[in-house]
Amino acid sequence: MGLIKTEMFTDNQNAIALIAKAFGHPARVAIIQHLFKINTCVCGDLVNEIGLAQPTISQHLKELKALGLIKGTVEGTSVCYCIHPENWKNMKNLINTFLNADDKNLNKCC
Amino acid sequence: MGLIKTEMFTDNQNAIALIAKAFGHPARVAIIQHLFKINTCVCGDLVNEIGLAQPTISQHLKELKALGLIKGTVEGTSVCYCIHPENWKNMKNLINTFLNADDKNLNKCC
DNA sequence: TTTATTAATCGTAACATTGCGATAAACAAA
DNA sequence: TTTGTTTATCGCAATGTTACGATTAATAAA
Repeated sequence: MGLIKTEMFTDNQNAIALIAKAFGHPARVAIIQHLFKINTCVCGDLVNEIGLAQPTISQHLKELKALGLIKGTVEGTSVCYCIHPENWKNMKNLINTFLNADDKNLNKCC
Repeated sequence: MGLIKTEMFTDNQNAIALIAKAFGHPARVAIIQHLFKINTCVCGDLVNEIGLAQPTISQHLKELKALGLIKGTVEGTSVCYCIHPENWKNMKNLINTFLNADDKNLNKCC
């Protein structure tokens, strides 16, 4: 086997899992954190910033882009990446709703 | 290759990635959601609730337990699972800090 | 003790992810 | 056009994940 049975779960559950998976690798966490720190677009220097090879970084960027969390604009020979504001906000809502489903009754437990 | 280069990243980045990975599968999302919905412990019926085989559910529970997000107490022949309140709160703080690193300057972008 | 019930573990096949060298593609500058 | 610079894609080896049948372990009930 080894393949996730997506059809058994709700769209909500699958969506949350997809987002979480994107954050499930420290390199992608580092990329996002750097994009926030730099405060504007990053043109190129992500490979120097994070210690992985250029094809590896490119692959991680591709995944984040495919999910819509970041966007890249071509700027000459280099590409500028930054957070996609609206999509990031929507993603945050989705995750927050999931994480805060408790609040009232977290201690009614064994 | 195929192995994550954990030593290249900060403890914070690795911790976030580990948590995210736990939520990176719809079955584990479903388990957590069901634990919240039921509002108390779940004794046994997780296998019926979610459509996967018993060993598969057991494996997912083990992962969530290893991270400290849930706890299980033996109750006769069955085991009762519920969210681990303190650890869940700490986890939420970690994730929220990561997700809200923006807020001011999300639109200063290309 | 024997039998049932429930959950964990083992073993393994199918599939996915990670990382990077090699290469290609796209563009700017000379 | 040629050369340099930067990013994307290909291909593949190493490792990780997922799912489940078979089995074991633990406890309860008969």
